Amino acid sequence: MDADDIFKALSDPTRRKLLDLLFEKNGQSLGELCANLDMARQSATQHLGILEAANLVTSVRRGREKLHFINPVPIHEVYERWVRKFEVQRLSLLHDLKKELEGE
Amino acid sequence: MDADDIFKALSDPTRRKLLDLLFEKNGQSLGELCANLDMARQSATQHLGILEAANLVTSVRRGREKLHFINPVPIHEVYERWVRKFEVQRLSLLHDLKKELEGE
DNA sequence: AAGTCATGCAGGTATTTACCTGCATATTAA
DNA sequence: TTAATATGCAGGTAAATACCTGCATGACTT
Repeated sequence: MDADDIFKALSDPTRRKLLDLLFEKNGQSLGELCANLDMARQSATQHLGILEAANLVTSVRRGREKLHFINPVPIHEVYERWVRKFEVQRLSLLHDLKKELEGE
Repeated sequence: MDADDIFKALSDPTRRKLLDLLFEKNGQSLGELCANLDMARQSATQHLGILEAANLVTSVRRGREKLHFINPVPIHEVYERWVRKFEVQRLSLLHDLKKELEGE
């Protein structure tokens, strides 16, 4: 997994909105997604390309349409590497700070 | 929470390394962190500023040093909003794609 | 008080990013 | 086959980003 690509992809509100749109209805076409975005189609294409490069979205061509599907695997990997690790020590880390603020 | 700030902060390898360094040893000073980074101190300062703006790191001044602490709360919020949601439907989404690829 | 050490602030540059317009291609419909 | 529809590709620009250098400030040490 490339954490850089995944986090960069998630760091834009338009791309997170695209994921939310696909979450509501998976398999939407480019045009369908564009209708909800308030920007030129080409811009949306670019955003979807970034999501695909990060492997967060997979697309399939059907006739003249391109259908888009969420791939939840990279998000799971991000969770394993970046979230769970911090979750475990959540309380003890806060405890470190508290101690420091209290003057050792 | 500002998802934009949090994801942008996490989207840079230097900043993720800073979090890893703080995870290993919480409460390090700027100079201490710099020693592990291979870039000018000013650049590291900037990265730490971004982590602080995203509330992923909190700093405390002690004498002439600035000590840095991980704040795990925003990561937890990201998990709640962006990861858990996708985790739940992980299998069913894969199922959608499989069906589509098989031609409905 | 003078010197050293840790950090802050101002600004400058090259690259990346997020938009756009315009034109080309490929598929379905009439 | 002609028209309409859905998407792809080639650029172009303004803003954001990730670095840097140089100088200033503030805190311990002697």
